[in-house]
Amino acid sequence: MSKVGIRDVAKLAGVSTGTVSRVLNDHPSVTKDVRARVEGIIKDLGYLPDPSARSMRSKVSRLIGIVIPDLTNPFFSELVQSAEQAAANHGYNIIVMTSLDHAAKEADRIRQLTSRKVDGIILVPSNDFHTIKLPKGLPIVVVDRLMPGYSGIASDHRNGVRLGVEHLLKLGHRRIGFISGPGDSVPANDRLRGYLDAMEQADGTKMAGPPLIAEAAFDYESGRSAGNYLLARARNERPTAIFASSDQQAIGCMRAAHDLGIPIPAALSIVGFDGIPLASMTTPRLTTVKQPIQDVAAAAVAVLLNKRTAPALDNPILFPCEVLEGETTAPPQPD
Amino acid sequence: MSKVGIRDVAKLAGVSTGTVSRVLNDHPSVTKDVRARVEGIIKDLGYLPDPSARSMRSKVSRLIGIVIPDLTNPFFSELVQSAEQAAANHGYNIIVMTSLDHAAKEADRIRQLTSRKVDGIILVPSNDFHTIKLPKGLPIVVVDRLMPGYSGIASDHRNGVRLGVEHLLKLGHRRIGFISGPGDSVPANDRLRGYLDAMEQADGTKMAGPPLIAEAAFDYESGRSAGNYLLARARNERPTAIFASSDQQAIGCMRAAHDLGIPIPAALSIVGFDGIPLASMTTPRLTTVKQPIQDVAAAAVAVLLNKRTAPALDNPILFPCEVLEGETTAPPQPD
DNA sequence: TTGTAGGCGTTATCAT
DNA sequence: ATGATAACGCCTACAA
Repeated sequence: MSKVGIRDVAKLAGVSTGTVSRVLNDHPSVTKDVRARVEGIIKDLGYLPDPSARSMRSKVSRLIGIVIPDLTNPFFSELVQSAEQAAANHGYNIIVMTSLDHAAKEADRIRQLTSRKVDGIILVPSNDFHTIKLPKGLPIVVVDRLMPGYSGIASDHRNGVRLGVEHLLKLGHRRIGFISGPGDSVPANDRLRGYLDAMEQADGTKMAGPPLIAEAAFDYESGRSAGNYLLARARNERPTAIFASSDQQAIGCMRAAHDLGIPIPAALSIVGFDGIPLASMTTPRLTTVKQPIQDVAAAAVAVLLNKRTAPALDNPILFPCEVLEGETTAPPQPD
Repeated sequence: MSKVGIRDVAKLAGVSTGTVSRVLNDHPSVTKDVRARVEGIIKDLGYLPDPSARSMRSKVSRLIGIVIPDLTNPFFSELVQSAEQAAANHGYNIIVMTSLDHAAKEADRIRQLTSRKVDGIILVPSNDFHTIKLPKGLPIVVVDRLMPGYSGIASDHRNGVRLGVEHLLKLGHRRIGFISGPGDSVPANDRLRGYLDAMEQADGTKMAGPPLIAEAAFDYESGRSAGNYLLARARNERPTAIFASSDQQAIGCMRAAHDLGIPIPAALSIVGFDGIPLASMTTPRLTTVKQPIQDVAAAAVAVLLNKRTAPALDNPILFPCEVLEGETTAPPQPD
């Protein structure tokens, strides 16, 4: 029951270690019966190839690194979970690392992964990412927060937001507020453009009045104060609906409305973005635009495993979002 | 700029590869200046030791596996994140795996980790865990859902719940309902005992009337129906406060109360358990018992790295919980 | 304290 | 299609 190696298998199967190795690696040139015999012995002996030895020789670690800003964020944790499942299906494992949105830590983590000789990295860049550079020669796929110069995969934020805003427009809303993400965030700007797309196509949007866009971080508290800002006005100037760039913002905004005594959805419709589980746990349930996180994760893994061709540098793979109707949206009340 | 190895360093530093290796591994018997010189060269050359070669020879992978039921659960994602930070501080990295609470998948993942030769495993067993066996010889620390026969680390659920219930008792509540976790879950039973501890110590708890305990899964929907069950009674038989075994249950219960027109905290106090970020995002903010997840994670890592002695098999390390007062608790109304 | 050399378990090259 | 054998890059006795 001590360490059983490839030679033990070879000896018992009456073949050479080379053949066993070929069986292990699905090399085509192995007879069916030899393969069967060897596989039998492998199972009998409970032989497990040593990944270190393997990787030392073959330069393949079957390890994928994933670096995200914050695992506590449900969006990212779902991303990691999906990636883990996808990778495991191909015999790959995932090393997770969190940068805590700290560029220095992020750089350090990427360095660690490089020296670990992972076969590829899935990266969600921290917000002040521009300060670091990525090692060339190691496949990296940037996810969600796309960056020029790297292969990127994400959901189609812009179009997703457009869908959500159009949902509000169809209900009859015209004064639709928008809580934007941080101005230096790529996806935040994509989402903002989606809002503008929808509003420009609609009628009656060029009215006067106070601005309908508030910039905020993606978190709950920021959403709340942005909501306060947008809602603290005379009723006929106040938006009848608000689209928030994240579910957490939307929930913060719900809280703000609640504190101001504005009933949802009677006097205010709210739509969030992300589709995290939390969205269905609010009272009332949040209407939101769901990102296809699983698709994104699976595609990222597929690219790194060469099961799918990498996207061109400035032509990311985008997956469509979908409106998930909850209970926070209704036709507007007359002024 | 091609692959720089230990010999390149050795040559440039004018020493042997053995010495370089010793420098790399902080071996004590290396002169200060030799060490300095070698380290200089290492930095100059940007030399990074090959972890595969290293681990093949030394049998140490500097890798820790962590297997949890579900990364989407905020409790577990915080656990993983904390573990990652703790491990990184010691030059270790984390391989995450999710069992999706599926025993077969869990067994498979543990097998993968074993063959990866990780230096240790942090395991949160899936609920039907008893069906699989753990490999001996590999350090494993069981976290949160303790199991007899393995070193365990967790927060002190029983005492934590007691604190939470005592908080309600101090406010004057006597009819305190309890939403329990699944009956086959170890922590669920610990929590239940904490509730019983507190209630037995209090006065006036042995009244007649319908049962005050409802068993449910830990999730939102289960909490909601358990809440409905406990609250669908005449006002003077209905609990004036409910302690839920998880924050998600508590939030589901809030929803149930809301649907029944029972104001919180005026007519019903609610306390949750876990202290996930979500708890502070509800309206009103949930009062909850916070688990010291970071402490648990750090301790688990420390045990695996031999920075701390492992707990005895049936004497787990427990960390104390803490009541986080929100806005869902108030003195009871008179009947 | 430092150098030398063997071998860790596998894969890849070259024959056969 | 299979076998023999030399690396892969490093650690660790052992020797000096």
